[in-house]
Amino acid sequence: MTSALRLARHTRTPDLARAERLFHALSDATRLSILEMLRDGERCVCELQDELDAAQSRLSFHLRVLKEAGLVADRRQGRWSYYTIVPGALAEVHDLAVGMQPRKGALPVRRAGSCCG
Amino acid sequence: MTSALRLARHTRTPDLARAERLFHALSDATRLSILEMLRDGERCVCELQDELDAAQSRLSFHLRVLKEAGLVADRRQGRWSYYTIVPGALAEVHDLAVGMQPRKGALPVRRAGSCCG
DNA sequence: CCAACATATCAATATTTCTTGATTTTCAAT
DNA sequence: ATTGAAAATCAAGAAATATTGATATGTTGG
Repeated sequence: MTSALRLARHTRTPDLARAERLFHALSDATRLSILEMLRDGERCVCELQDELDAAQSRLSFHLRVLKEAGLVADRRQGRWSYYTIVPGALAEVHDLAVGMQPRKGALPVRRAGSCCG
Repeated sequence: MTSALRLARHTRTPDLARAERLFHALSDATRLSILEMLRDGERCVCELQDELDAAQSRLSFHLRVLKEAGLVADRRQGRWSYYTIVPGALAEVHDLAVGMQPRKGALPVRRAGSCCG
């Protein structure tokens, strides 16, 4: 299981972009609330609307952000769209957090001497 | 070890705000690059400046975002400011990701019947 | 076919975040 | 004291995101 940031060594920009997108999708209260609701299983937009008391187009907007980040998936059934969490995307977030920890052997504090020329 | 989102049950807004702030701080390429550099140990602003080829005030701005999110700490020594990763904050991110996974017992797919009245 | 509904999309505006260049502050060396 | 370096802060503009209301698309039931 290769850490997301190890892989980034070769293909730098793509992974940075992926991390940016995931974290951005998670950086909003409405979207976090949506995810929290989805933890109990799939929900249609109208249910989210009711419970979160948010305008329909607003939810649609946020659901799209989540979907484009791969954090949720949707399933259309009749007139309803059901959204669910994509657990793998959260696992990615998890791995990113782990992969950002200081490397083993990193000195916590700089020994003497200046840094700049 | 109580999950960040369990705690959110009582003190809802605070934790949501915390998660928002952490994720927002991580949702930018410059800031992710800074963190990547800091994985090897502490760095002063001028080193980051050189390596990331970013204007000084730009770095200062992003470092402040990271610092206010608690992701980095700084230490002033003479004219230099040294920044380091705060591992605990990354652990929080990690815990948040885990705490967002679907609950055990959540139905992946809705059984028959409509959702809305 | 028609009416009502669920959701997506769009256009306009508001809000937030980022960038840049200038100024300020602090410190060290002379 | 004076000078110069490192970094923070500030103000203004640019860019990205979010919100709102209106309209479009596809669906069901009559």
